[in-house]
Amino acid sequence: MNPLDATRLSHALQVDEVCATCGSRVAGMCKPMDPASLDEIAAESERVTLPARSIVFREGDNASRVFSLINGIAKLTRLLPDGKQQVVGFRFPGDVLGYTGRREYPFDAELLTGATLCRLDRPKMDKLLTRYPALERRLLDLCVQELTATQEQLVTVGRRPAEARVAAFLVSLVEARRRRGKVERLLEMPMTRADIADFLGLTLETVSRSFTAFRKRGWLREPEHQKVELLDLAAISALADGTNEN
Amino acid sequence: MNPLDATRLSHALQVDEVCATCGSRVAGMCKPMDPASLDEIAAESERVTLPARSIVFREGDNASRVFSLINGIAKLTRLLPDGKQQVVGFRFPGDVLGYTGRREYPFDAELLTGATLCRLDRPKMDKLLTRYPALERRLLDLCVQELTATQEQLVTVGRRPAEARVAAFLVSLVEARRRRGKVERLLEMPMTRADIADFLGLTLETVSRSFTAFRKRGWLREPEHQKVELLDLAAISALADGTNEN
DNA sequence: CGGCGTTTTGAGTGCTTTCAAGACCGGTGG
DNA sequence: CCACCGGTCTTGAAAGCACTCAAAACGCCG
Repeated sequence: MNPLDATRLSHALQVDEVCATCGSRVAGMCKPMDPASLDEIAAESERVTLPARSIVFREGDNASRVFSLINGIAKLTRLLPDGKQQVVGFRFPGDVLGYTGRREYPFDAELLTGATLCRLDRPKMDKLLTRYPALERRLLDLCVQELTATQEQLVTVGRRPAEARVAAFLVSLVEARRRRGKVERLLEMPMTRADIADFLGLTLETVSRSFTAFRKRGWLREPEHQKVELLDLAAISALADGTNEN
Repeated sequence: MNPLDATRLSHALQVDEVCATCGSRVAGMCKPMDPASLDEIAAESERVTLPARSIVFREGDNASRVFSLINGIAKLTRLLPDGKQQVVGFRFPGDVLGYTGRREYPFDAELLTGATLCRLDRPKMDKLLTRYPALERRLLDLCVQELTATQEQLVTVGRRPAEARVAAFLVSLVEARRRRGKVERLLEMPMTRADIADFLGLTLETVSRSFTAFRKRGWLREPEHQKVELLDLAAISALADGTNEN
């Protein structure tokens, strides 16, 4: 089976599994909705499938749509005047993209993998929020969660040495996977060293050196492209927390 | 008029001005509410006044209350295992403190100045949110705004050199003041060098050196304790953006 | 097989930190 | 009223960690 077929197959399974009505089985935006409401939401929304590296929207675009990521992984980035970029977060299945109080999106959203998304026009979204208080509450909860995660990231970037940041990133991957109820030993990691560096406020060389160091210590393996296996999560967590000796 | 009297006077004015019913004239949580609803909210909430350096709540405390800052300035901090702290944000009049999806507060909230707050029990808060959709929407908007601000801060901490971070901090002070509709030349800045350093992911010495440099360039003055006057906001903004020559 | 993007590794530089000491300021008690 | 004290701020010198620049190895895709 070549990679393309594998992708198509897993994609088909995902669609059958979660999104006939926008995701009744995932932990996404629509989690608390009953079947009847889901039907209405499904009627208002469109499902779109995009290949890896697609731009979902760009910083400064009119924020006229809201997306719910059904499957696939996205990165959110802000561009600085000097050309450097900062990754403000990665998004996983179940996460909402592009809901903002502003008229324009405050960051780019780019797919790291092929992905399926639910797309809603902003006015329709606002109507739905008014009509279904549970939906609005859910969105508020997701927003608060995201805020807490971003604050956590601020601590990581602001106060931890390079290797601890990389360790924290790996731990966050594990947690994102656990939230989605998966338990495979092999983690999907479609981000490049540069992506990770831009997330952690480091250079790609420093990230590479950290991975090399972890590998030499027997903490992890990368048996195939864009996959990691964490062999000593305890050690990695300890380094991330700064709970190591020294 | 001595400084103490000035403080008392402005404090009295603030209370008269904004909080008979929890803040009809401020840009706070209750901004979109009509007078009748405000009465009910006021009935459910208590107003408390606390001196500078009070702890409003601590990381790990049961998140049983939500606060709205009426006047005064607070800092939110997370403590790391190694004893260092990261300031995740400062809060100004109109901001909400302690609304979280978790059972426990994810950070400490400490007052930098004397302050007046609206205090609401969490169950009452939840009832109000259900009863007044406009209130819930407002909270969602505030949350999204905060999220965007925190992402902005992530860019600052992750990708900018020391002086640019300090410059960005000063710009954010100006913007916080503008949101509150004030236009005084003299900014209130009750945070110490250490607070600023913990916010920007720097050491207090580096922050001090940056202030000294700005002073020498004629960009700012500190005519009295805990006050700054920005003499060349354009230059400061340019440095913050990285829009300077070099 | 060749080309291109990603990753790795090395060497040297530099910015920020660390460590240290002194100055400043406000509050307090003699 | 003034001296003292603690906390904050400033300044200097040295060290260290991550960055920059550079080149080679790797792996994927056409």
